[in-house]
Amino acid sequence: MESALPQHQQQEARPRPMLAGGGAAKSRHHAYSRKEKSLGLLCSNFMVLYDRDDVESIGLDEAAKSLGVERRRIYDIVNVLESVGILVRKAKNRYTWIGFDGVPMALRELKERALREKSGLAPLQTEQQSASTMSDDEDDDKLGNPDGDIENEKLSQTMDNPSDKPGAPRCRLRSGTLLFASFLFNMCYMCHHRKEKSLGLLTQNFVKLFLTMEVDTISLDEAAKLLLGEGHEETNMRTKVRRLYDIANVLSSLNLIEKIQQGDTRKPAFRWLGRAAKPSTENSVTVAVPPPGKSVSNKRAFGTDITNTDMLRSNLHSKIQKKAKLGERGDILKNCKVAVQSRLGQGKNNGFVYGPFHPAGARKHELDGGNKPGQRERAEDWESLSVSFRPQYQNQ
DNA sequence: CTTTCCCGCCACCTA
DNA sequence: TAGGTGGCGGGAAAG
Repeated sequence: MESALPQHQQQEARPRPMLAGGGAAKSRHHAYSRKEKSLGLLCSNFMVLYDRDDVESIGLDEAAKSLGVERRRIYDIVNVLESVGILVRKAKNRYTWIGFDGVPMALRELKERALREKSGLAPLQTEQQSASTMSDDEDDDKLGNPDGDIENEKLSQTMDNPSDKPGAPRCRLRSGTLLFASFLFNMCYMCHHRKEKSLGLLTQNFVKLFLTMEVDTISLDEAAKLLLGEGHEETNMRTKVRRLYDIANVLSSLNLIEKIQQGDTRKPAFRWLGRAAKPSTENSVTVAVPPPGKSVSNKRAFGTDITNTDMLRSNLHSKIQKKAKLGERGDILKNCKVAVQSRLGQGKNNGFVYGPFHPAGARKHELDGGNKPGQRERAEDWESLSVSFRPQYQNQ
């Protein structure tokens, strides 16, 4: 009955007032504001706190405490950061800091994997398009697993597709006991890997969309559809979209994507900001292909002038290698990918209007002192982010 | 009203 | 089993 506290209990045991809106805290009696608690802002603060050369390992508890948030939120941030190569899980409660230097490589890998999945791979289930059943199963590649190939395969067929009653949680595998059992079996068996089931995986798949589509703009709505499959319950979609919002917010704060308004219609969408992932040699961080003519100005590239931390770079490789094993696949992605193209193709035609979006709330920005709309508004790289921000939590 | 998305319960996983 | 993780969706702020 007591059921926990109501939604927003302003402050309760907050040790520190966290930094509220980088400089926009002019109001004295600030009522509760979601912006100050956004994942985007939190992510920015996180980066400011840890993006320095002497950081090597991060403890979730310290992070939570320093940032003045509950652990739960740190998991959210960390999961997407890991998906983009900024962090690597080292142990329980512990992450190894890689930094932005790890991003290019991570993206390259994601792209390669995405392309591979897209082209190769058998088309799993026949054409039963309707519900494509979730995906969480993942047979996990893990290449090289000798005995691993049990007969699992896609437990896709599970629930048929229904058109009967809405409300049943479809997508959940649970019809054939045998199937279910074998699924669990090899799930536990050959999956020593991370349990990332969603946020992390979703992030990767979301990013893959950008890396493989020719267009670099997509709305969360479309993304959800693509990543989920065609027909879905309203509920699933809604949940997926919620997650995508979370992801998009942190990705935005990293400047990997940007929110924009789709052309004539005011439909919000996200645009990929870093054309990357070209297979170059090791050292150079990828980068940046000039935008095709259609895109507008502001675009940046990483790698161009990222801080070159050599020291880090050295270890970086070994660290990254360790984590290089991630293995998952988003088969759905390849199926749907095609769909999106057509959809997107017709959806938007010419220029979009990008508007300022500060997902991170008060990201920071004033730094460049007066960015005019229509011109290069965004700074160029993440670096600016750290420079401009001034963490207030000096909890060292 | 719709869109965005924070909060935190509690199932699940691991040590 | 305890504690770390993190799906998931209610429901409120923001638009």
